[in-house]
Amino acid sequence: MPELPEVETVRRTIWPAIAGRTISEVIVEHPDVVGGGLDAARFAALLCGARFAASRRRGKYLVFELEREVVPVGADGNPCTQAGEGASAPGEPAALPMRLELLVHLRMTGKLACVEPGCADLPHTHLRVRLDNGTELRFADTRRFGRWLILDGRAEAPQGYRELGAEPLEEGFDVEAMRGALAGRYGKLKALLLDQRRIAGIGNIYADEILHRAGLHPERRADDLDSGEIERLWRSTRDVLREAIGKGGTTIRDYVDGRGRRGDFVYSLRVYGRTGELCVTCGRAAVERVVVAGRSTHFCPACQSLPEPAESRP
DNA sequence: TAAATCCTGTCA
DNA sequence: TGACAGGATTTA
Repeated sequence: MPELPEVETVRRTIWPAIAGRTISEVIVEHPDVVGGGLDAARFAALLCGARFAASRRRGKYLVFELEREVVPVGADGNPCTQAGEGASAPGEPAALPMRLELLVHLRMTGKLACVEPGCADLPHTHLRVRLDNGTELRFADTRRFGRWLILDGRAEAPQGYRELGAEPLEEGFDVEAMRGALAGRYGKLKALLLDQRRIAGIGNIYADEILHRAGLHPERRADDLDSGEIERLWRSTRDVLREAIGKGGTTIRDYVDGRGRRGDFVYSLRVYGRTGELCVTCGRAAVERVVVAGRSTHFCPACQSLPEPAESRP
């Protein structure tokens, strides 16, 4: 569900309620959501007493920077860090300022909400973070694909996070960066846009919308674009993502932001979910749905024509 | 490069 | 009842 614009919207709507707050209690209802090989008890112990110092977004990950005064000691007397990974040497002072990063990935159906303590739970609430003012940050996730991970400077970040590609809305992401992302790729454009190692944050909805706005067929070969096409793809990528953030993301079914609001970019979608409808851009053809890279893919055969293979050209 | 996998819910 | 859903990883 949540792609870059939704994750950014969640971050912006959650952060004012948690910025500077200290975590007083962490309740893990379903241990599946804790990733990185950390058990629920250590996960909770690491977070308790930590303060939300900063937030940012990387691809579809929410990143919270936390500060805490001391290394917590678990019931077994050991510092609560990644199991077996470089725990404090004997005699090493355990009370040092400590910086942590909390990564949250919402995957398909994850939701974050900041609520007052008595507020009714959303269904499938798996994690609760109580803050020093009583507010609760809650995580609900129907399909339970979402994950919370802690990076404490010793544990290595998960591969998917380490290998994230360019941030498409950063200033440095210029036409040349888009050209670089495409270079040497024999696969299809749709697959490339979904590849988080090339460009981070684009998912199935925005991939389709970006390609439609650029007038490029999802099955075009990625290394086969001319300069004008690369520029169109670059511009569409930035425009679509920025507009979607401006409208609070896209709600097809489940997605809501940190305040429970739905995303209005759903009304701006031109091809996603419009199979069989006349293309709103050209009015000349009906939107088609095919499967590309294993994902349902929507496009207008008139706006996004596929060049004929060379051997069949006259 | 594709398929299977992790889950649950919804819709035809 | 089966197909499908906005994601990512692992396996073939």
